[in-house]
Amino acid sequence: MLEISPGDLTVGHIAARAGVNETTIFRKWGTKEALLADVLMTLSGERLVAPDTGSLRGDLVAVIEAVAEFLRTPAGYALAYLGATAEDETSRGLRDAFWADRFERAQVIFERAQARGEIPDADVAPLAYEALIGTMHFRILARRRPLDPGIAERLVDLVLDGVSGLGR
Amino acid sequence: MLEISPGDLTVGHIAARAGVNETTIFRKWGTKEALLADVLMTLSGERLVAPDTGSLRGDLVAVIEAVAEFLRTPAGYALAYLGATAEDETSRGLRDAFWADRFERAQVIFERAQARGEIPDADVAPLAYEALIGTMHFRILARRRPLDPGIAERLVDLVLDGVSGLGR
DNA sequence: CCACTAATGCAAGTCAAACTTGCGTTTATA
DNA sequence: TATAAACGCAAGTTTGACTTGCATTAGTGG
Repeated sequence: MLEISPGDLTVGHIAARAGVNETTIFRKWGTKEALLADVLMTLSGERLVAPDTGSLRGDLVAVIEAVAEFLRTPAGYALAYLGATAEDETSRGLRDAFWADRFERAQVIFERAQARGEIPDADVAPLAYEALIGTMHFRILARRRPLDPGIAERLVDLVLDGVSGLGR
Repeated sequence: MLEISPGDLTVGHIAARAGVNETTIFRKWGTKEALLADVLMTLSGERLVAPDTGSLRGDLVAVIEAVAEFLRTPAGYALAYLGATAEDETSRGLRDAFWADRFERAQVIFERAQARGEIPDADVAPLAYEALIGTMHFRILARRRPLDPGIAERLVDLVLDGVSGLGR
């Protein structure tokens, strides 16, 4: 499943693979974590989008599916792993900014849904989005299990309709 | 919030605090991760229980609240952190066994609810439980934010009734 | 009380990986 | 073409996981 293991993320390896000297990396970023944070923030910023499909379910499935796809890649896994382990100031700042941005985008989706009359209140957005994203992060970080193909849809349905709603 | 930082978890510190020599620890557990896994598995095993309150919501709130309380302690945070970072074989085995046990207990809760006629199908148990637990782990691991007091109830309500159900 | 064994303390050392420093060389750019 | 910034290279520092050899202590059966 995971083509990359955290233990492989040494600055030496990264430098070698980049065809560059280790010293250069430290001069440019200062710490290993700052480098990873920088690279991965850029990466994830390019990938994840928030489309307007016309329905809350459609929007959420699109976003969550995109996140799931990203988390299945080595870079995506590394980003999640980094978020959970980076301790330095730079990483902390990037992490906060990153999540602030994500939750803002999620809020927009829910507010559109409220405007359409799909949901009574967009205030659930933070918790709902956190449940969607958090479950997937938990799956790969804490449980170390792969994200199965249907997880995005199943999660969205769960969060939208609830346990009792699913069997109807 | 966090009274313990992962950087403080050196074997030297642990040994000193235990009033024991570092060598002794390595002789007994072999690796740092094996020690932590052992200690924390014991710890968490003692704490988390699955009561029978008579309703699915009651059961879930009790369990999730207990988990939330545990995750708010340094040991609980360390357990979550360890689960996400430990790489050795021993830790992997303990981790798998740990989650298998938790998901089994969750399954029981949902099956009781199905037997009572509260839900049509207990098959949602794994995903529902994962959403509940995963959201909290995500909160403290990836976002590094505290678990607010009402989170257990709010999460359970979300997972039981869904986004649209909450506003009713 | 004695002998034997297993656990512990202690000192020294290995090893890996992050990070630093000094210096010479390349590269870019005005 | 001159000059400053960026890079390569070699050497070294530091820290923390983990090992080893040896002496000492503690527990246990006779």
